[in-house]
Amino acid sequence: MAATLHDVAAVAGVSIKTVSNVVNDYEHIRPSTREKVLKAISELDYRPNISARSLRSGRTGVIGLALPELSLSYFAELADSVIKEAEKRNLVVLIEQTGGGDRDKEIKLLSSPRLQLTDGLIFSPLGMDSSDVAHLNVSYPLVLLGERIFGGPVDHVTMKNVEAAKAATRHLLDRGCRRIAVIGAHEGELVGSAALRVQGYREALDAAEVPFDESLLGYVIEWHRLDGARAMREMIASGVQFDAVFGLNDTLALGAMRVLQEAGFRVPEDVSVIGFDGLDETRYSLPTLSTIDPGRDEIAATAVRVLVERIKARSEPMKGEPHEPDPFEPHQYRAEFSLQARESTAVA
Amino acid sequence: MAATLHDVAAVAGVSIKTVSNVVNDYEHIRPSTREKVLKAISELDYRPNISARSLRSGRTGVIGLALPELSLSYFAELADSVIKEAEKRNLVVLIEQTGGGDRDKEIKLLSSPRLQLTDGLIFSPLGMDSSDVAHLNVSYPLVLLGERIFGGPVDHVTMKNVEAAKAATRHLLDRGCRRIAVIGAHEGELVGSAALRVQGYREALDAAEVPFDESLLGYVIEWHRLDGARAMREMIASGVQFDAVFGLNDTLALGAMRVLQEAGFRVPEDVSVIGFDGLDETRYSLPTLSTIDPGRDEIAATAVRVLVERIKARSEPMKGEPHEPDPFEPHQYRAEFSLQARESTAVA
DNA sequence: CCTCGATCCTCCAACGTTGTAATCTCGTAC
DNA sequence: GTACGAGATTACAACGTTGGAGGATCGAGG
Repeated sequence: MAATLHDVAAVAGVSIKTVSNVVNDYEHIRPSTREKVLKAISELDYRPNISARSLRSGRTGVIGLALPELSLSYFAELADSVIKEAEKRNLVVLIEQTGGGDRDKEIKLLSSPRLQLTDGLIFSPLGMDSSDVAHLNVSYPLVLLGERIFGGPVDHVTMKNVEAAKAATRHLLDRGCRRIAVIGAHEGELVGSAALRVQGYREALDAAEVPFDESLLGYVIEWHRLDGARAMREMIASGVQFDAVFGLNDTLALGAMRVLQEAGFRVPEDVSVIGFDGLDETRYSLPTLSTIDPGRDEIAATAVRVLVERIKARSEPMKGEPHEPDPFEPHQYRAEFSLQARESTAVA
Repeated sequence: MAATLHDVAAVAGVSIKTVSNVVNDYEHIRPSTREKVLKAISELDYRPNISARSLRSGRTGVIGLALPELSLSYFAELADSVIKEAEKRNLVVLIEQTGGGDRDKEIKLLSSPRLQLTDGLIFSPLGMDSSDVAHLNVSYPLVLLGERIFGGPVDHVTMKNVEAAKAATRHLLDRGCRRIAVIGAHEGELVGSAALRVQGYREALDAAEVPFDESLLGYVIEWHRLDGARAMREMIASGVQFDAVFGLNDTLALGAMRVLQEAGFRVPEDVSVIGFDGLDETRYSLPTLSTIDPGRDEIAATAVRVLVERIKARSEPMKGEPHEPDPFEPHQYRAEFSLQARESTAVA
């Protein structure tokens, strides 16, 4: 059905390899020949067969992106960024969902044959932790996102969680808040975004010499709006006094803000609220939600760039000293964050 | 590096084809042989090379999903559903973003070599219209989503736009509203979700013998929150009287609701608001937003099912009368919708 | 003991592409 | 007029898999 190199070669009156050379922009081709071939190509509407190319050359032009769930806005916006970035490099993105923190599913994915036709993987785990670091020793290029695993044997693109959470907390302190509730802590967690952001929160308190109060931590299991709402409700019911809420992500903050307003608190007059993630929708809530933009576009751009470098490095003949098995050590990249002050933390 | 059929065959002491047969569940294999082979497979950690398989057999196990943008919540949730559905059938999903209604990009995508390693495509256009129907004559299985093109030469999964919009409007009428503003109409549009939903709106008005007032239509270009906010602001500024707002999608409705509250209208006491799409976040806005769930999961499930049937049909030997070139005519499927009544349309 | 059919397995040839190495074709220099 | 070499093209062999056709094996029946 579809035209092949053979057909094009026959029409153009050259060898099949010459056509291949034209398609691949080989430099030593007589202009007249190139023209003939290009004409035949468009005439037959020839398109290279990617399976065959991939079989022969080992490259597919597809990168994998594994993330928990697209229905979580943060990951949807991240995927959007990654796809746009990949498109600039003429790569196509295959998305795998690992579910909301399903450790086994994440580990299984890393060795799934489903990744076969992928040149490399950008992986954002939510369930694995540093004890699973060995699973990251895979045979394909891998770039890690997120805060679950540090010091692994792979490149890692992450955000400045501690610093950013500290900045968010300081923002509230600057506005005179002294009893800052945290919504979204994970009970007993030592790694991961929640732990890091709580750490930044505590550092900011310490720096301002504001005492830390355990009862201001609202625990949740997942980071959905519902969880934020529930934690906020519990905290209100517990009778703890607070004058600000730091949602460890925007979704939690929006859920919490909803409950606050329902309970009669005015935002920001009675309680200031800040989130984290820089979601688009924080611009349109009532009131608009102050938040931390963790540098999502930069994260996506860096992840794709690094992955592409790794993919290139593995197929190119090793330049320079060949005794180094891998020319680059795994590297950690940290995107810049920025604080978006909006109505939810405005001073009256 | 990676083990091939050859390696496995050598270890198991059988021919390469026998290994292939085991992998593909061929029935006539002696249990002892199968066991030997399986042992060798797990010993060598063999995984089939999908490129080679695809080159030989023509199937890749990948389906494409082309949609405008993942940062639009509706499409993110749709993608989530499609991926989950595909996973049940052991298929992997490759996502292409065509941008918010970029007609040329959509047309270009349909013949992009990027789809080469895809067995078929689920396509949700936003810029093309019925005049582009010819472009849908592609050589691969294609399932169309959305409301832009009807009567095309391909299977089409859609929602009951008119009926659902009519139900939403009737819901408002039932609550005593008589001046129902519409946010999100597209100027001069004849096809597409906006037109259909406006049609449903008018039908409901007619049925209730409520006069239609052109000045109650709020026009927008895109369906982002910002557009909903802007259109609402314009309508308020214009001085038109209204007692309800029908956002043609949830995002518009949320943007509009934000502006209403800012302007001092109470929802639902002064103005009732309803949206369309059944987004997760409508459950958590303040007030919670009434909406239409257009049956997204059903749409995703149907689209994947139909696509898989088409893919199967094209490779299987034609059963029965072979004079029919295509055993099925293109079919249109319409998912059931449901109305979710929430606080934004509650009666005082 | 031979035949026959069912079951099990193997051989061979593709699928469409690209890397390597070899060949051909010039224009240029002597 | 011949030799040279760079530029331009080609032949051939893979890449790992599966379809098809044919070969081996085995038990049962004659």
